[in-house]
Amino acid sequence: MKEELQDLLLAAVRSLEGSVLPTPVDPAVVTVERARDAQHGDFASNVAMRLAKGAGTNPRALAERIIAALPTNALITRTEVAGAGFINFTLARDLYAREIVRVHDLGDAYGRHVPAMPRKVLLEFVSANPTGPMHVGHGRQAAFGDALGRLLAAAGDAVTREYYINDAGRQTEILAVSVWLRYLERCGEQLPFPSNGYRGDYLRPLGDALHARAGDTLRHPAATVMAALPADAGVAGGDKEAHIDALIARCRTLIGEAAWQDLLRDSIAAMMDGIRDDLEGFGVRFDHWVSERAFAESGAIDRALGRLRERDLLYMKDGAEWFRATQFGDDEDRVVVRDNGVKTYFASDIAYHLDKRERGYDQLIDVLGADHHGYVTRVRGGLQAFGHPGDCLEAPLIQLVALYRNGEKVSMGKREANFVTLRQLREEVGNDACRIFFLMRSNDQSLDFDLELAKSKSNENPVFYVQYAHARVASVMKELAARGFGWDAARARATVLARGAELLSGPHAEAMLAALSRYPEVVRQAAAQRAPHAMVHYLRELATTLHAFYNAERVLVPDEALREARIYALLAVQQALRNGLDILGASAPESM
RNA sequence: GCGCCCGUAGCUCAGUUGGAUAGAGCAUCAGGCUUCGAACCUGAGGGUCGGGAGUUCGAAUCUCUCCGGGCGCGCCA
Repeated sequence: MKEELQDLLLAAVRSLEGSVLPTPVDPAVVTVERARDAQHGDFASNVAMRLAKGAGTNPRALAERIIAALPTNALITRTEVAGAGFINFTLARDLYAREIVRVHDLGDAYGRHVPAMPRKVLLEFVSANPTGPMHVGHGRQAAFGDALGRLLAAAGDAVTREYYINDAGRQTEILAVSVWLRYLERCGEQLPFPSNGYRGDYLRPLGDALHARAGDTLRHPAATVMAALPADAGVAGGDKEAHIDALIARCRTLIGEAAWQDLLRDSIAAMMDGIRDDLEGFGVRFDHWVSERAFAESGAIDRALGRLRERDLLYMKDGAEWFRATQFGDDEDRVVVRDNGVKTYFASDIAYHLDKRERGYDQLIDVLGADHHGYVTRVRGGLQAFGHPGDCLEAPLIQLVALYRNGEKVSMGKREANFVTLRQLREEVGNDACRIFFLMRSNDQSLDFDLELAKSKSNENPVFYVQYAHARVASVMKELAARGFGWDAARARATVLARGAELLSGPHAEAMLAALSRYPEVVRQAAAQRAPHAMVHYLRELATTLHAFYNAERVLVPDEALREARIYALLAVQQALRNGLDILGASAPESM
């Protein structure tokens, strides 16, 4: 609807080029917007104000010229110059009736855009380290990434979802040694748990499982394990990093390299199984699971570093090898190979993002926690070093989540024993409420998640409000059958095409249909802005118009044509609600 | 100190590439069920858009500056 009008306006402006308008006009300035106030018609354009100065005329006069130049059409019933030079458009009422028919004809595809050449987008999100269960912060990233993926796909992008498994760093060794310590406890050894280890109870079952599998073969006396280790934090002169590194080394020598590798692999696999279960239970799916370890073993990181060396973008200093990140806008150069010969995480990320581009993706999107914001510039710099445009990588940052129960903040901490996992949250409030609460705020707004509100049934809870609207329509259909009325969708379609504007008149019907017709625009806009929360807000508005209509007008009236038209309209709104809820990853129940 | 995010109604937040009288929910107040789901609806009150300056036909939106809050600044991942 909006695009058709925009095309007409562009044709009008084009026809004035060379006469009234001096230079070729950038099509991007020829836009229409939904009128905020019904008095201003359906759409408004500020194009005359934007072009007046260049044309050496005043906006209102130019607006008149543009209106006069509009091609003849069946869309616009009225135009008006208003205010400083706005052009207001009132559209034919039967356009809205036709839009309902479009909704029915397209069904689940309503609102989907299908470009000739879809952009290939690689969407990476969550990528939580396999060192523990997913917590609520990962949950927000999962909800956002998944909804963004669905949104971009609806807007016409070819989206691939990828999870990067950080299975190659020091944190995996800390995980493995933590499991081993739980195993030793299971064997009956008594020893202090390192402050830098993963202390959560979730590792106890792994220790138990290891004991069931290996018996006492990996057991060593606590005194042997702890002999001559550097002091842990909390002790005078203690250093938690030195302590845990020594503990890892001790474990490796005591149990042997083969057993150590098994322990590493099994621990990571167990954590990843848990994460996969969480994501699946949350309704979040990935196309690719990329192992950092496998990626490194393929030699890709070394190849990328080699290519940087050829371009003279690496140099040696203080025994380490540095990337000239400052050439690409970073504050300082960054180390890629440490003086001990170990490559940094940054080195693997350069190579990994380069690999993404070389796999043929046009746009790379990394959904990151807000604490990673300092990282984006340097990874982008890495891409630019290989000649890729800096803006091919974007990184929506997800701000923190704080849980509240009865007005009190619930404390969280990853390595503490009592943190709130995504699973616990989902089990308490349900997937739908969980997802929509994560999505209802802009991603760069920190989120206060009110557990009581998420479970409540009130207007303040958008989940119930929107789902109720959907269920209400289903309920009308049940009542329709119960009262012995027939229903023939094809006949309703014909009725609406012939008499829709007349039958669906009145402020509530018109408001509802106007809101409905915005759905395709919302999909496009929300996708362009990477803003799933815009869909949440829109669905609430659409539901409001449905509830208002329902309260104002009786649906199951004796007049057959009127009854059919109203039902047909409600079903169309229901379809849009369903499509929108699907983009958010929430269900659209028939009854509640 | 530097960087990023945030500051809008009593509370929680929307606000489109800069547009017309800044919106929604909650809370408060006043109404609406013998009839399709009242988990709903109708109406009212409530604002120095953190302060100041600038850009222009026009600023919550862009620029600068100050104030307040959060996060990040490693040869960790």
